[in-house]
Parts: sequence; C-alpha cells; structure tokens
Amino acid sequence: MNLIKELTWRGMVQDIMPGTEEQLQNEVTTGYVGFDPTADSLHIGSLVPIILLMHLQKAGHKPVALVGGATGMIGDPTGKSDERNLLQEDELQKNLVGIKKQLSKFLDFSGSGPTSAEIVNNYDWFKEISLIEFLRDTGKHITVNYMMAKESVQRRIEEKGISYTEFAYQLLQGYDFYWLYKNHNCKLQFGGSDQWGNITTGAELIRRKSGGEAFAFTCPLIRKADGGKFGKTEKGNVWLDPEKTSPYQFYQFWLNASDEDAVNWIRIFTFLPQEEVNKLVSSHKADPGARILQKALAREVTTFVHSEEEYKKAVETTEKLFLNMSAPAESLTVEEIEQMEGVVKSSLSKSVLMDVDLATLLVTSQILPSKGEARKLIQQGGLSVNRHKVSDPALKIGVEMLLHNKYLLIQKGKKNHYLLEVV
RNA sequence: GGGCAAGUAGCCAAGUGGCCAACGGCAACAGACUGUAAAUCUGUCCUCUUCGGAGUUCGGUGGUUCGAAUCCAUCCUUGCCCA
Repeated sequence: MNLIKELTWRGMVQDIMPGTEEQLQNEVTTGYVGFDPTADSLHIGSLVPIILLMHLQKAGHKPVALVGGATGMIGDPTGKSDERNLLQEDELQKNLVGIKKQLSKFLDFSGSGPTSAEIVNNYDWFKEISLIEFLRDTGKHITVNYMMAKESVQRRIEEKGISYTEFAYQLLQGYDFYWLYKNHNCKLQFGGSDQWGNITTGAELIRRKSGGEAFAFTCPLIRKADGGKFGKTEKGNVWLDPEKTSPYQFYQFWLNASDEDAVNWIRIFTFLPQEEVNKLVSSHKADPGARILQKALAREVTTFVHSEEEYKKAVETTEKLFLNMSAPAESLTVEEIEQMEGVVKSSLSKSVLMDVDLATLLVTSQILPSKGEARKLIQQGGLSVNRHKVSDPALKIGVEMLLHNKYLLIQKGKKNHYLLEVV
C-alpha cells in the first residue's frame, strides 16, 4: 500500500494537490511539516504531524521537521480571530530547544541516509534576508489579490482587521517551502487542513520563482465527535512532556475517549495495521462497554510516547483506582498505595492535618482553591475520602483515618484522585 | 488629520440612571444515569465566606447625582468611511 492510500484509509488526508501520489511513487521525496514554537513542549495536537512524518519515513521518504523560529515571531493569523501577542525572543528560544528535544525522540535524526530525518529552523535563513531583498525577490511574485483571497485573511478582514505583519505571514511560510525546495530538494509539504492556504502560497511561489513543481496534502483537524476541542482536559492541554502531563494522566486521556472518537483515533494515532484495526473496531462495536478500542488506543499511544514501562504503571494505577471501586481503600496495601504512579501526590506535616476540618484541609493541600468551593463540592456529593463519600464539610480529620498511618486518599468527582502523605 | 461606530465576566452577547454581580447562549467544572463513554437531566460558574453575608467589577481617568455599566468630559484601543 502506498503512502497516500495508507493515510487515506486512516482518515488523514483532507486536501491533496494533484500528482502528489504519483510523485511519491516515482522517487524518494523530501517532505516537511512545520511546528509552532508557542510552548516549550509539544502537546498531543502535534502528535498528528509527528505521526505523518513517521509514516513518510516508513514509506521510504525523507522527513523534515521545521521549527518556526522566524515565523513564530510573526504569528500565523490562521484560525485566530484576534491579533496574536508576539513571543519574546528568549521565550521563543527556550521553546525551540524543548521542541527539538522532543522531536528527536520520535524521529531518527542520526545517520545521513537518503531517508534520515532532519530538523531545521527557519530563523536560520530568514536572519540572512533583508526586508528589501525579501520584497524584491519574493514579494514581487505574489499579488496582494492572491494573498487576500485566502480564507484566513478574508475572515479577519471581515471581522476585526489584520495587521500587515500577520498578513505577510503566508509569504514567510511560503518562502520556507521555496527555500527547502531550493536547498533540500524538498517537494512536499503537509500539515493540518487549516494550513492549506499557507501551503498553497508556498507551492505557488516555487512555481513562479523557479518553475518547479511542488506537492502537498493536509490532514483534517482532529475534533471530538461532540464538537469539543481535542486534547483538552480539565487540567488543560495534554502534553507529551511527562513532567507536564504524567504518563498516568496521558493514559487516562486516551482511555476516556468516547466510542465514536476511539474509532477514528485508533487509525490516526496508532500504527496498527488495517486488518487489526478492523478487528478491534468490530469487537468494540459488539461490546462497547468493554472499551476494547479505548484500551488499545491508550496502550499504543502511551507506549509510543512514553514507554512500555510507563504504560504498565499507568494500567496498574488505573486498576487500583477504578477496579473494585466499591472496595474500601483500607484494603489497599502500603505497597499498592505507594506505587500509584501518576496520582497527584502531596505531603503535609502532621500538625497541619490534625484537628482540622475537611474543607480547610482541601484548601491547604491545594486540592481546591477555596473553602466555599470545598463546601459546595461536598454538599453535592462530589468528594470521597478513602473511597467513602463525605457529606459533612466540617468533618474532623484524625489520625485514625490515615491509611497505614500516613496516607489519605482523596477523590474529587469520579476521576480525580489525590494522595496525601503525612510526614 | 476629518467624520461615524464600538469597547460588558474565559468567549459570544443583553442591559442605556436605582429592581445589576449584571438576561441569555457557548465553553468549563461537579452530581445523577452509565461503561472512568455519548446523549439527557441537575447544580456551580468575579473573589472570599462562619453560607447569614462581605468585597471588587462593565476600556482608563476625572466629574454630575442621594444613587452610574447606564449621563458628561477627557484619554486609550479597535473597526468603517474620507484625506
């Protein structure tokens, strides 16, 4: 199965330029995707382009990851209804380093074979170019009319206006493609479907400046079936960095995928072959309650992003917390409690804990921001201590409640667990 | 530089002298139901609270008034039109 066919059955092709499939059949092709350095860690949204790069490499082509050191200083207007705040340079620098480090985990940059991955920073070429030069050699080739026709620009013009800086963004991204075409013989660009406008500007630039032919395709943006944003939880973004999102939380994110989403995501976020996916999907449909797909999805992605070991720990913790939910926490052994990886843990001194009421404890342990909220949550029956529902916010906490004389297991809602250790 | 319009909570958006911590919607969080789904229903949703209340808001600053998100002045920001 060729790359495009492979990506098509996985539901990862939205727009595609004519001839792209043939190009990929004909020769080893260099393809690139851009990463936005808006944070110092990639989140699961960036997993899609990473996976695309990996598919490309697996299909015998050369993947290039471009980090936008220069374009990040400008701000892509695509999909934004407001003018963007510019990043500070040192912040940008920090983000670039973080992202590079993470990318190298997923792609093999070693070796100098024809298909080994590369990482480039567009600041490296933009820093050499003067404004005059850019306007003469690049701006001249693209009309404002062409640029204005882009949907992202149109929308901003209709609504709030767009600064010249952001308007020019597509030219910069277009120039990236051209530069890579010229210097790395890169003929393919891909990305999220929101990037289509920027990508076509690049292809146009290549055609006009050097008469060359460039190819491109985009992947649909991932959305949840209910229309919500993908990759967000109550704690915010789901990051790839285990310091920011623990492997347990990461695993939980995927395990919590809705039935409908799991069917799509298993194809996009895992490398499982079509046959196996089909099998999983049909057994899932036979018994959705077993969450076969969600488990497979969570297993694959957690192993891929973190490691098999982290995956196993996450499963263990999950089982302890969720299996036999009715079993009292007192039945857990010290080891079981201590090995709960990924649960939010915090330590408290004994003096803080003793003789204090529950609401105060929740605030001092930073599980909740205020007593008022603690009281509301408890009154709604949303809080358990050691797996027992609590109904009285004034409940006094005493030593006798501690598990193994040092732990307190607090549960907020159904899914948020906190382990307090008394030291 | 001239004319016009707008700026309200995370977002959208009502309110145009007291009944306003401010209608409504979205998003978010929690509960019930379930399968740690989805849909639905319920609650919370400026901050703090001993749940009785208390404090700080409606672009900024000053003013009028017993009383202002609402009126006046001025400044800032944004959009549209003209130069």
